[in-house]
Amino acid sequence: MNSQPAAHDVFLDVFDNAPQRNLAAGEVLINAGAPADNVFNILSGMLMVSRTGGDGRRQVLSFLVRDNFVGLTSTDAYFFTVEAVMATRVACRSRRALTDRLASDPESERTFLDMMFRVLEDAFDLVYSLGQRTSIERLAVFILYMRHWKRLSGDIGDDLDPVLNEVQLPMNRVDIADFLGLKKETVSRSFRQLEDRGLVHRADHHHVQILDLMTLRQLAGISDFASPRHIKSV
Amino acid sequence: MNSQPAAHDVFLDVFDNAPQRNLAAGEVLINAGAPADNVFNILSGMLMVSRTGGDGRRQVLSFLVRDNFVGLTSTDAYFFTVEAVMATRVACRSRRALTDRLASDPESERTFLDMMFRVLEDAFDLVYSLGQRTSIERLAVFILYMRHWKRLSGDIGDDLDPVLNEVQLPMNRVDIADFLGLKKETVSRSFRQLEDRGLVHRADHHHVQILDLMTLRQLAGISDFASPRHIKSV
DNA sequence: CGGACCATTGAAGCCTATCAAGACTTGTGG
DNA sequence: CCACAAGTCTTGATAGGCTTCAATGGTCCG
Repeated sequence: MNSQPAAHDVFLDVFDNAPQRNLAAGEVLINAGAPADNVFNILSGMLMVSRTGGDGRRQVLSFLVRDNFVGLTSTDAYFFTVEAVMATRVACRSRRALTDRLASDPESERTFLDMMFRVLEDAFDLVYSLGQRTSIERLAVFILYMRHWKRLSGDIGDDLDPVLNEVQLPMNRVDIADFLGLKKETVSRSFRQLEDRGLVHRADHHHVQILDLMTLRQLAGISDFASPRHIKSV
Repeated sequence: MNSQPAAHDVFLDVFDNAPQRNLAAGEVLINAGAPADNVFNILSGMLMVSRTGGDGRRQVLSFLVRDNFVGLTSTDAYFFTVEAVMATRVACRSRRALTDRLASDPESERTFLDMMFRVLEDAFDLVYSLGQRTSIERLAVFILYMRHWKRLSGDIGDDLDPVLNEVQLPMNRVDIADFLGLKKETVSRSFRQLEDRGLVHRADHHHVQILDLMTLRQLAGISDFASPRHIKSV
């Protein structure tokens, strides 16, 4: 099974020859509330999309990697914050440039719509996790989620390729916790449980090795993520 | 402030003269896993979209009312179940009929895309609730959510119109619990807390009266829902 | 009027959060 | 290269919130 033809070509080429920007780890790309004038495409690195309540509680909505897309909203202001998890390079275009492109090219608009559906399905996956799964199950899903991305970004066809068992987690524990609706201490303890059960091994804070994929998937309650997804947006 | 021009006209007219179907309370419209051949538009009543895990845990993804839209996915099979919460009437069209319509009419496609963004933002609202809010806060948000819909469906301009304080909850406690990521007993107890604090009054199982809107909103952490939303889809 | 279903309430237990301390990693400067 | 300092992660003890289990009460419908 090989990866689907890159939807890349169909509308992401608005970003060809676009101005680029380099972000350092922790640097903010989009502030919630700012006018939604620009859209971005990730060339390398990782971005984190989050929403923070008036009292400071923060929910991470998604982590985005290469070829993913950020910035569109239905309103004129961003309702989320986007910051770099690690050193990241993005391409920048005005919102108008993208909407004009979509308006003038029906095929690209359809592709874009397809992408939106996959993003929505991802959001519902997260809803299911937060509403129904326990802390250790959420972490298992998260690790498999990261593994899945590695597979896509590396264009690795074989689902069981051993290199996929070396998973990188560039974000810190608080970021993971805020994504999974937990506290950092609970994330640590859940990692420990996964280790004690022999499912994973923590090489260091940012590298996890999957030791028992089958059981991990069983715990997560998923065989694998639905379909290859190269592109994502918020 | 009056309601925005009904997006209705722009693409929902695919459902004009479409065959209709009446659903009794509890009747299933879409089974998860079935081929995604049809799309539906709600004419009256209320539908509930949910996803159930292999072990039986169920997460309600959304409740849908009049003029909302159900059935599109990025894959060829529905990944959710849709059933009627109360007696409901829907209009039915083939998936093709809708996609053809969108393909042939750029304006309708753009409107559709806008709707998708609002749906996605709603999904992120739910993510925030499930990840960060306590049980009583989630219930407060939910009640305000239902109030908001009443306002939209009744085309009530004044945000403080007293009739809006009589909120109907057609679904049962388990449905609410599965939507909010709680158990039915916790929903009951949270209702009680809201009553004890003098924020709401339970007339019966399906009717709630808001007594202190300002404090309820403060508890929910929202002034109001972002923008008028007539249409929604899954 | 009786039965079934749904909702509420109570008591006890479990999971996650909170508070607090210690270990490790990373980066800096001597 | 080592020592130190800052930040992050982990671990432990305790507390709190939600769930589970169980029983009562209420409502709708036959």
